Amino acid sequence: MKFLDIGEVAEKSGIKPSALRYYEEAGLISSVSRHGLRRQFAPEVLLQLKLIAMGKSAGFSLGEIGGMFHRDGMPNLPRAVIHAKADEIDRKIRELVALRDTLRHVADCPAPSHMECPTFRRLVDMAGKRGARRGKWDKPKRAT
Amino acid sequence: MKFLDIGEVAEKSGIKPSALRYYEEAGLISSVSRHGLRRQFAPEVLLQLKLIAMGKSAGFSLGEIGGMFHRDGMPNLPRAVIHAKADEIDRKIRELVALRDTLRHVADCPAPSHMECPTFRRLVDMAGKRGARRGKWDKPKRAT
DNA sequence: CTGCCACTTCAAGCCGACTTGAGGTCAAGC
DNA sequence: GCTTGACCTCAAGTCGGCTTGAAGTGGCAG
Repeated sequence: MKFLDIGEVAEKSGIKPSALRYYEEAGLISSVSRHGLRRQFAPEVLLQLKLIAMGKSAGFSLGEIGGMFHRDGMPNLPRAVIHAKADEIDRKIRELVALRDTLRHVADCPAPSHMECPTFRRLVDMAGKRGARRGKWDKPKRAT
Repeated sequence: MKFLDIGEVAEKSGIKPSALRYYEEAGLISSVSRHGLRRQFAPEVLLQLKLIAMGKSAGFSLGEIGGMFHRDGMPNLPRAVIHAKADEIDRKIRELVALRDTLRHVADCPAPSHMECPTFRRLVDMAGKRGARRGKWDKPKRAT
C-alpha cells in the first residue's frame, strides 16, 4: 500500500507540513504509521483535509470541525448530533444567502440611504430569524 | 433624535462594549457623536452589527467585512468589487451545502468505509473546485 | 456639592491557529 | 561509511480578535 510522506500531503493539499502536524496534534487527522521518524499518511487524508478546509472556510473552528469528523475522517457521533451540526450549517447557509443578496442589492440599488430601503431591511432581517441561540420564533419549516 | 449609549447597543446586539469599541477602532462602525465622553450610536448601527455578525459567522475576517461594508454601513466600492464579493460568498455557500450534505450522508449511510462510498466522494468533490486561495494542489502529478 | 457609576483610554493579556527556528534523526544515494 | 536533506521535536513567536485591569471623567440623583 502506498502511503504519503508529509511533504507529499502538503503538496497535494496545499497545506503546510507545520499545519498538518498541528492538525494531527489537534486530533483532526492521523498518520497511519512511521517510516523511521517520518509520518506516513493514508491517501484518504486528502479527502479529510478537504472537509477540514470546507469547515474552516465556513467559519468553524478546528474544535468544531473535530467534533464533526473524528480523527479517522468519520463521525462516530450520535446521528442526532450530526444532524444538529447539519442544521447549524443550514442556518449559516441562510445567513450567507442573505449576506450575498444584501451585497448584490446595495451594489445595484441607487437609493441614497439603504438603511431606509425596505428591500434592504428585509434582506438583513432574513438571516436573523433563529440566528441567536435558542430562538423562540417558530419556524414552520425544518425540512430536509 | 434618540441615540444609543454603548451599553444599550451592547444589550440589543449581544456584543460586548469592548468589542464594539474594537470594531469602531477597526473602522467597521462609527459613533455619531459623544455625550461627554460617551459614544452615541445611531440606531442603524444595530443593522450594521447584524451584517458584521453574518460576515463573521461566514468565516470572513473583520478586514474583509470592512471591505464589504464601509464604516457608514454601506459599500462605497465599485459595483464590480461588490459583485466579486458576492460571488465569493456564492462559492462558500456551495461549500457549505456540500459540507451539510456530506454530514447528513455520513449520519445516515451505514457503510463501513465512507471513503470508498461514491456518494461521499462526489459530495466532497463538489465544493472542491477551486476552494483554496493559492491552488497549487490541483496539478495532476500522479494518482496515489 | 457629593457621590455614584457607566462610561472613557491605554496597556497588557489571552486564545486559536499556525509559523519559525534551533538542534536532532535517519534512510538512501554516492 | 559518509553526506544529504527531508523529516523530526519542542519552544517561542506572530497575528487576529477580542478581554481585562488600572486609572480617569463627567452627567445626574440626592
